[in-house]
Amino acid sequence: MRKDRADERAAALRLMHRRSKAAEAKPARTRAGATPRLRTPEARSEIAVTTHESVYRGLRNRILFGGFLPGSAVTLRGLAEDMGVSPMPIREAVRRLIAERALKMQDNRRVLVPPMTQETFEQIVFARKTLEPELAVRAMDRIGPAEIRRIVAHDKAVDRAMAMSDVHGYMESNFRFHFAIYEHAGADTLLALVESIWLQFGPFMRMAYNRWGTSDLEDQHQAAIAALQRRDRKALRAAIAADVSQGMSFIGETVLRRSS
Amino acid sequence: MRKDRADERAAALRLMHRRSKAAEAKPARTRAGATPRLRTPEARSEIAVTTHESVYRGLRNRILFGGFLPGSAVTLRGLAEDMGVSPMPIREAVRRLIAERALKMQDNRRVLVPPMTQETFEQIVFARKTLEPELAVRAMDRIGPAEIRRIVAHDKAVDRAMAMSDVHGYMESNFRFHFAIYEHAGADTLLALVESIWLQFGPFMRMAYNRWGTSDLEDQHQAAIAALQRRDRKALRAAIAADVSQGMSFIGETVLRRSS
DNA sequence: ACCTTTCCATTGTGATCACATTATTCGCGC
DNA sequence: GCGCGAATAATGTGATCACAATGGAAAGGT
Repeated sequence: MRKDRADERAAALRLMHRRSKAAEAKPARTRAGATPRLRTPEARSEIAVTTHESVYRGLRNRILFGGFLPGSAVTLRGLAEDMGVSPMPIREAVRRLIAERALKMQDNRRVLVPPMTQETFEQIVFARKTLEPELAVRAMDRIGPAEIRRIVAHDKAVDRAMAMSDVHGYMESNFRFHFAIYEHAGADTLLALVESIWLQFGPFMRMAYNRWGTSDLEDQHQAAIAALQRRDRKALRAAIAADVSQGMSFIGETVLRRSS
Repeated sequence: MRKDRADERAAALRLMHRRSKAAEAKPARTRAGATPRLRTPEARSEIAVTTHESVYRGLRNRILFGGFLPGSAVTLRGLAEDMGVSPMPIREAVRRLIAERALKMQDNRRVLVPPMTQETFEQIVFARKTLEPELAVRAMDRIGPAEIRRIVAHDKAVDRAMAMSDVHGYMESNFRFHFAIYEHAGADTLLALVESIWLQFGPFMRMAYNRWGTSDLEDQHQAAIAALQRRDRKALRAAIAADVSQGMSFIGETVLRRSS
């Protein structure tokens, strides 16, 4: 009941790291320290990223697209083994995600994916309905045909994933659809708030879709796309608000138990 | 032009730390590792905090109450010396503050207090006017006479600080006044968003008040207190919105140059 | 004087170890 | 079998070292 985690995961990970201190006399070791400039074999060539950064992105996506169950525990050393890096960059990535409220550290100092409560969920809905239509409207003026084409592509990917009941694919494409719009608002400060919000309901969203599948979700994205093309502010605002409302009430009703 | 920082500060810091490896044979050293459970002399007694946590709070307050200039650089080792701790907990605190957008890491990997731009400022105003009245209204039902008394006390402290042109005191009391209201909303998720926002304009706010003093600021807090006592939602919402509007437009007009 | 080049100090990052604390497991008595 | 205590494993935290990259100053050439 404890070993399973270590066992089944140990097999799947890239094992380019050496944990045991056995191999001590190795002469030509990279010899620790500094940034080895990307560890994944498929060298991303140009842009140099810190290990911490790529770990952060990995965890972030996993949270955002439902790779973690709400309430599940997370340990520094465990993640380090899973991702084939030392605990150090994990610490920084986790600290960062805790600050963004994607993870939570309890008084035990144990880290976990925060479980959802009715109150938190309600606040998330409020924040989304307040901020996201605003971001969309601000983005409208800076969205041309090229951007619309990309947005539509994400929406198509959403439909495809829904048809295949691919929950992860749905969540990823849905995220990309929304943020392909928002990112053009030129409003980094507001965007950061919304990203933090999405990180908080990602794992929870996955629970809902796991339970019911994604197929009976109406696609509210069409209205938003049409509004973008018509440059109709009011309609865009309404479309985004409706999408948020519908999606969130579906999730909320599916997973949250009556508790009042 | 470089030494001054180290020099004048080195004098003022608690020097309970030993940097040089000279004193090596010291026998009864605390011997590194783990959490020494609070280092400040004035032992906060009970609750055990990590070093990282107290460092975080220190930096946070310094940012929030205008202890840093926008655009000023910050280094891990420098802060470590200033605060008399090893670079390690600084790293975590800084990483956390970067995630909260209180600090910024540029591509250089240099850390600085982010300078303000017109665009960012406008977004901050929007977020404040959207979120803070909401928080206040949500808090109203849970605020009784005892809480009001504390809120009034903070407001009195604001007046006192203004009378004395004590900028830091004004900023601290003003912060405490607002959050003494908001914290009763029972809306941690929204509260976190607002806290991040305040962290972002703290240093900038200080610039404005440094330049003009605080005395010609009308006190909009009275209306909010009155609304709380009357339990008048609409009035409270309006009062908070007015306070934000007035304060922020004063700051904005004082510091931001016309650039369009 | 001014621009380039070389050198050195400084900075953030990662690895590794030590430690206190907390969780889990094991063994003993009943 | 079942609770309860001791022993053991696991976890986050802090310190320290090593390293690559960057910045800035000194040195050199024109």
